[in-house]
Amino acid sequence: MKAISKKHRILNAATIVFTEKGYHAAKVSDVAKRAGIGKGTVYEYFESKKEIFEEALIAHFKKGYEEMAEIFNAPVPFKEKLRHYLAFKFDYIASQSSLAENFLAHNEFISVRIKESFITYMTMYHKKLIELVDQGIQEEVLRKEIDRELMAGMIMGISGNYMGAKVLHHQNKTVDYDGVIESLLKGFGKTEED
Amino acid sequence: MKAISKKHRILNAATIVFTEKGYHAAKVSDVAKRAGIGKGTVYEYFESKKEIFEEALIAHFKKGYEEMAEIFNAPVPFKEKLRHYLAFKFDYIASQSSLAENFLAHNEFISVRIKESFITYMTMYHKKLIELVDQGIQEEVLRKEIDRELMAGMIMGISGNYMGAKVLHHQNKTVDYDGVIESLLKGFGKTEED
Amino acid sequence: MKAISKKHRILNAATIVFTEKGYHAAKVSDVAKRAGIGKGTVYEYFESKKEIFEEALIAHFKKGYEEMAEIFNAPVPFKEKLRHYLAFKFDYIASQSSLAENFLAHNEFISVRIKESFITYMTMYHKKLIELVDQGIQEEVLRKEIDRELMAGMIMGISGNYMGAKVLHHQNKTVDYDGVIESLLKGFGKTEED
Amino acid sequence: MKAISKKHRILNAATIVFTEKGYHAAKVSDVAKRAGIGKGTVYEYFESKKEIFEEALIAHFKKGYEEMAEIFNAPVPFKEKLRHYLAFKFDYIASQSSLAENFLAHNEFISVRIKESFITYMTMYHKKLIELVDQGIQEEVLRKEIDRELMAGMIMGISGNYMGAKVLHHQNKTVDYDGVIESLLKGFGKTEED
DNA sequence: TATGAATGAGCATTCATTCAT
DNA sequence: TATGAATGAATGCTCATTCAT
Repeated sequence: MKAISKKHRILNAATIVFTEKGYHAAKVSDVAKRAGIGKGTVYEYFESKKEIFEEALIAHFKKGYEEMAEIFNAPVPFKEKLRHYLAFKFDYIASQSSLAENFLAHNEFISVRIKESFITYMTMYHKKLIELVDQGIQEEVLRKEIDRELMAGMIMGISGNYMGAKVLHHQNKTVDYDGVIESLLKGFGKTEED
Repeated sequence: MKAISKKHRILNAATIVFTEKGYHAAKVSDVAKRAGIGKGTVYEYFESKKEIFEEALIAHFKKGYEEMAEIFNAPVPFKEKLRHYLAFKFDYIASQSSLAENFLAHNEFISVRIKESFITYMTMYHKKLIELVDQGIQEEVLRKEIDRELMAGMIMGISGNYMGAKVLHHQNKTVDYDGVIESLLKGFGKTEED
Repeated sequence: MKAISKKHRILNAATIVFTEKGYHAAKVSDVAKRAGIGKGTVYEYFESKKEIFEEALIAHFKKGYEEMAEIFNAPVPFKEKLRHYLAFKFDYIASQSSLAENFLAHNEFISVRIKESFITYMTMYHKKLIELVDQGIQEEVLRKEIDRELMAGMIMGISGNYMGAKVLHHQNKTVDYDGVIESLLKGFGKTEED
Repeated sequence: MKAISKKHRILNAATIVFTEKGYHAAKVSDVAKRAGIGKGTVYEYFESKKEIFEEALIAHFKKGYEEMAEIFNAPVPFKEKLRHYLAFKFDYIASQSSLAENFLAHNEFISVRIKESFITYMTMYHKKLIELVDQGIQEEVLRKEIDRELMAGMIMGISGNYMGAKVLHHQNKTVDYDGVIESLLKGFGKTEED
């Protein structure tokens, strides 16, 4: 338990430091200092700086997924669940997306193992979204003939709109989650009765 | 004009090299070699590596914006224009988003001037999307009472879904642009007549 | 006796490890592992890595000298004794000279105490060779007017020809000890009767 | 010519520093300082510290061989040539053998290319010694039925007696070259006429 | 006495930047 | 204006040594 706790401390420190500075600008000694240990100690628990980064990434994916899964697994009606999810995702992106951005920016350098882990979590995440859509169909909020994959993709896209989020966030706008949900359900198009 | 052309050559080379390797892994000498000039010459046109990166970023934003603007400015009906845009954006993300990812990953390190430039382009881009929505309303394809900002945000989100794009791209899936457009117009929700 | 035995175990382990890897490449933890004890325990018996090396060297000198002395002290005629010695020395060099080479290579770094020890053993060794020559004279195999020092030096040189030994060893040549002895006795020169 | 001269300067500096301190204790910055250049400049001419060491070794072998070859190639009678050689070799060992000792001590770490170079020079050197013996036979100073290889090996051994040399050198003894030669020719053994 | 987790001094190497030509 | 040889600051990693248990 001692070792586990120290490894965790390093990983937590690494997540902070990498998020603040990015991979290259972050020094191993920064991570050590933040973890409150000596530089050499870091190397008792990790082989290399790269390994620290990769394990921090995996932990980050895992944590993000688990938090999301908690929302998805709650016994809550479709619309409310969708609103919870959008709110969570938006906050998540606005506040702590840097580590994942680092992952994307250092694409070529990341090991296959980590990429596979990333794909796995993304796939699980995508499956949860499909389940959400299915719940909507079951609850008869969504039409049953819709393209479930497409809707899942659109939800993912909207909720992951971090370019927009960053721009809007700067302007301290709040997001109208109910508006988003209504638009998703009703669409923006003019119908015959309009 | 000689100097301008050489500066451009350096910037083009830099865009390629930074996109391929990321900021830190890219060496100034790589950029010089790619531009077909001597390493020292680069410093006749730029103060530092960082400045090259930042100017390459601005040029990249500008080019991306201009290509997009061309689509938006074309005398084409709303739906077709939206389809053109989605196709363009999806390709763009799938193929050449690395430089922008680098920008995001090195957030803390980027100068204010560049951030402002980024915001400016994002704002112009957002305005173009609002114009697109307005066109849709004018053409009576969209309902006039919709939240224009919200729809613009949703289009931006869907089209910028690069997490999804990357995952899907690996699986070589094609995107059903018409399905996306129809869903945006009609929504996924069950109506009374259904 | 417990402590003595443990110190010996460390020294034996050190001799093996230093011989295999050389001083710098050998880690104290390697020595400890080889001795079957904990890393910290090594420091209960030795002040520093350097001290381990030096004591291992002295033990090595001592052991080498004692093995040689055994040959010299045996009640055996001159020629046979010389042959035994040459065979022993050649094997010794071919197989386990690395530690001594390390000693020579790290000349500046070795403490005076060890150098003096080395000189002492070399002097005792030289004395044994002089005694061997004297035995040869006594047995009337060697002429009594010869330069005893010179002959001792030549025997030492021939038997210590490890450059040659290494090169030849690679080619798996065997050494003609009797030929060497005969040549030492008779010389290579043409005499009037030839 | 500029580059060659600088590479040479580095190699000369390296030879001195490695000889004085041994491979591991010698810092690249020591070599640079000795060569009167910046640390980074060393890496313009060499890939790594190891490469510097290896090239310095090869140059050392080459120089040693060439100096020896000059003696062997001189138009001088056998005995005189042998005396020149012994004097040269003894001095060489007494004064500047450390680099070669380093080579032997770091045996496992040295690249195959260098080992092959070493073997090549040793073989050439051995051949020169055989030629010397042949010259002695031709001049009828040596008997023609002697084992040429054996005599070459003995000369190499005697002249390379650096253990003895070091010990003696400390005691500032001079070597009786003529005595060595006479002993080699006449032997130490008692003949019937004695 | 025995241990091994923790430590940080120390060094090889890289690469942005300078400047003499 | 163009160059690339020269530079040294910066950092990942190793391992001898310490010390709390």
